[in-house]
Amino acid sequence: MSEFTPNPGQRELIDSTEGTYLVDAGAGTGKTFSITRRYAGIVDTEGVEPDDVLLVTFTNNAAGEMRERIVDRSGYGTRELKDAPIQTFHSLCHDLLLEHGHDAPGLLGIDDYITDSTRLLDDEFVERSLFGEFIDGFSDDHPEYEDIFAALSEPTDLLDLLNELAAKGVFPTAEGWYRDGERHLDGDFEGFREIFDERNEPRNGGNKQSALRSALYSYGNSGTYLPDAPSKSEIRGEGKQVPDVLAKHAFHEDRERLKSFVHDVYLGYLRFSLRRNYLNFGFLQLLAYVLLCEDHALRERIAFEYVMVDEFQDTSEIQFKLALLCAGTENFCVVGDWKQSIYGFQYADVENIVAFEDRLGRFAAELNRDHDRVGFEQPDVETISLVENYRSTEAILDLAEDGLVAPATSKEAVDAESILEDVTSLDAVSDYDHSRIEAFQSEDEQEALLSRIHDIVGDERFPVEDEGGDLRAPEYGDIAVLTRRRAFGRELLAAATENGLPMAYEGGVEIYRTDPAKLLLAWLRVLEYDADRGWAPLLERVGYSLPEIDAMLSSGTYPQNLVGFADELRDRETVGAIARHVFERYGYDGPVADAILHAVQSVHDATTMSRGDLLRYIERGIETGTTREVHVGAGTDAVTVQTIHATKGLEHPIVILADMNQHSFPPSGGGTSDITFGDPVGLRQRTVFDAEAYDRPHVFRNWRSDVLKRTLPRNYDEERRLLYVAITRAEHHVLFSAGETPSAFLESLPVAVEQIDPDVAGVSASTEAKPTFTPDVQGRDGPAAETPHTIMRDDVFEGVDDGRGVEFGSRVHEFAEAYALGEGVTPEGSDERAVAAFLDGLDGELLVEEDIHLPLDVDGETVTITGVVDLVHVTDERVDVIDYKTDRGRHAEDEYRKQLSVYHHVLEAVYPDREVTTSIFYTDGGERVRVEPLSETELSNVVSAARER
DNA sequence: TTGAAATGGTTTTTT
DNA sequence: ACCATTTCAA
Repeated sequence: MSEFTPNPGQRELIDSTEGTYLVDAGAGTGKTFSITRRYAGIVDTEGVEPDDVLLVTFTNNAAGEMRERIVDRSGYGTRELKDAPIQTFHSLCHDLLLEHGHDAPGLLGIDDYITDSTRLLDDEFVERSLFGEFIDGFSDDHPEYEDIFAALSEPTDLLDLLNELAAKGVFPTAEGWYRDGERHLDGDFEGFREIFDERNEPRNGGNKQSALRSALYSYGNSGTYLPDAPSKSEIRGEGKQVPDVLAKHAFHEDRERLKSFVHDVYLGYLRFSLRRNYLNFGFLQLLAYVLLCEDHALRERIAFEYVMVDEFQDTSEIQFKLALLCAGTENFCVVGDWKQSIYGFQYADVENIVAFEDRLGRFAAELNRDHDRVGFEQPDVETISLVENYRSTEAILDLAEDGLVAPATSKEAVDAESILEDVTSLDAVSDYDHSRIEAFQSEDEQEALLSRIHDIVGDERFPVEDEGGDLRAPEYGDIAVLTRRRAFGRELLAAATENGLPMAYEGGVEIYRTDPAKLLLAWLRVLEYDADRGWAPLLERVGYSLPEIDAMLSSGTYPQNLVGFADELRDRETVGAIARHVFERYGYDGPVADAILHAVQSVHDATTMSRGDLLRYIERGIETGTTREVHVGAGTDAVTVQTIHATKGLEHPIVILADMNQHSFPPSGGGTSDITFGDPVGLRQRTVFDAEAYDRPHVFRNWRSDVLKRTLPRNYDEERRLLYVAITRAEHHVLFSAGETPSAFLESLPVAVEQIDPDVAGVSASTEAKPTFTPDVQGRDGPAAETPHTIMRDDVFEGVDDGRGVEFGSRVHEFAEAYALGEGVTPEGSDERAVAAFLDGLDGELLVEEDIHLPLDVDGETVTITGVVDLVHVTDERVDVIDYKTDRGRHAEDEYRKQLSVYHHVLEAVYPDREVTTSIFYTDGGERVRVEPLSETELSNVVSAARER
């Protein structure tokens, strides 16, 4: 191992202490080892103290680890290094402000101070509600901005905008903008022009219209512009290109009012947070930056002789500049790997490392413009590359490079050559040549994945290394499943648990959608409103039958022990105490309950929320799926499931990159906020409010923003880097897994995709003896009403229109389920009201979403077909399947008929004495088509045919 | 090759 | 609501 003898690259980094260095330290090249050695070497030099050396890391954990390893290597002990500046940017800023920055707000013209009691607000959700409080007050105090607020769908999104501005070094002052901040807001027309021209080049040698013209085909499709907006034909012009003047017309726009709005919100929020005695992470850096810029004496006092920044690819623009302000000499060394820059959404700017030399000179010159602030101007930059990889085999390293140039869509043209030009290829130190690189695909990806893991464990063909360096067959603990999205990992964990496969997940959990949260919500409702919605689930939990519950709800008399418990709760002063008491009663003491307690208490402490506000906060948490970090303890020998982001820096003998599906890696689409900021177009408003247009007030889209957005091509570079990071985690083997539609990434990698047992039409390997239908969650009784046919009745259709047809979209579908389950959702909009009214009108029982199994004789063999029922309505006489479908057209019909038939035969078997109605409608070319179930024989034939394929 | 409509999704996480 | 990509038809 490299742990003891540095290789030549590492040696160079360790020894090159004087001067400016850019260190290209790829995955697994022993970076931490080298940095700690270098640091040790510097502080062991005569005349240099730890206080002279700034070592910046990305996380506190990393700082701790560095410190420990330095203690091992240098002449300094733990105690002597305790206060050494080995820390993150945030903690550096925090220390600076608390020690020297009490007057820092004044430097921006803000009449407030940082005090010893100013706390760092590190909880995103708490901050969001505080920001909401600020925005409410701000909009009341600024009626002149009413029109801008009217055009914002979610005013608290402005917080994201402010954070982005802060990360890019754009700050407000009492008078205007700090230093050259305003230039950023105005954007850079020349830069834009270049992108525009490139996007507007005709393709295929002039035969085909430009990408820009094609993209503008949908101009105006999803909204209305003010009457003075150019028409689509004016925008697109004739021929292969969009008119040249469009660049100018779209870019130039009077944005003074928007800028002053953002300025006032920004400054107002800074004042608000100082008044409330807190700073967020962004403001911490902002004020420290201003302090270092303006307080020349302080800056010169703290100036470090040596500055080292680790994980430089993860730094933001403001952090680069902060590092410069801390540098007293040109001994400035940054270490990182641009190929592993995957934190763009956290404002990491990969250009910091890719264009290091250029930015270094530019930023230093800008800072030195009116005063000597940075200890150098344009130093020679030496590049040191660490090329020996101690983790992976050559085959894996090669594969990772393929990932770096993989097209993200089937059409994307990747300039592989120019990307690879910047790649320093790594050399595998390992002599092993046994790597298995495989891919598999199945309609039931989770099932295939679990069975593949099951097979790999103990399989000698997947050798891994034990501690003594010998090869052995893999165990569960050698395998890591990496995913792009948390949700997939969580679902996989659930499936693994069900199948008894040991797996551990660490990451975000939607805490408000868990049982403890729902129970707490029910009790809060009882306390706050004495509502049926609160009592019903509590009574059900105790075990009362639906008719009994009904009787209690209508009479308003409840069991004495519950009423008594409600009184006990009422005596508790804080919501935290209430929650604790509820969880104690029900024996919830796991990590999820802890996370809820912590979340509830912190929001309550930090804001002026009442108990009722908090109740609504939890309701909103359910709706939006708010997640919190929850540690789900791992067994000793378990498969690890993580997101790729969470796994950065780690390594695993076997990596399975799962959920390699078109829709999740890379994800498509994504929301945009109403006010945006970005290079090179600056600050833009996407929607505008006009009180005069037509005859009533209305929100319009800003046509210029639409054109600008379509001009800027979507960039998938960071997604490719994510792929790179995932692959380079692997030591010995890499597998990919996909569901029905594999990602273009997977298609382009040099791996054959194996089809795993086509589990077509939900045919599972298991065989069940009887038709089963096992709803485990029951809905509630509603008032008696006419017995409905199905929810697809005409009168319900009337009110239901999601804009894409007359049937329910997925959102209405979700709402219906949540509503039927009594999850406390309130119907909003005509669709949801129609569904709610419909469900309210049902008598009998409502059963919600569960698996359904139908054993069927196919080719002389009994196979079980599974389906998922959405809502089933059961009365004494009849059973209706209530189903929602949004798909239309030819393809839909077969699929529907198949599913429908499963419901039909199962329900007939389960309810032999009742009439079963299962019919689904879909719309084809405006015609409503009714689908009837197949007979068992027909169904059997369909399944047989599907299996053959 | 283009226009038009259909389709199916809706991240990631540290300070 | 929004959006990128795919699919279909001309």
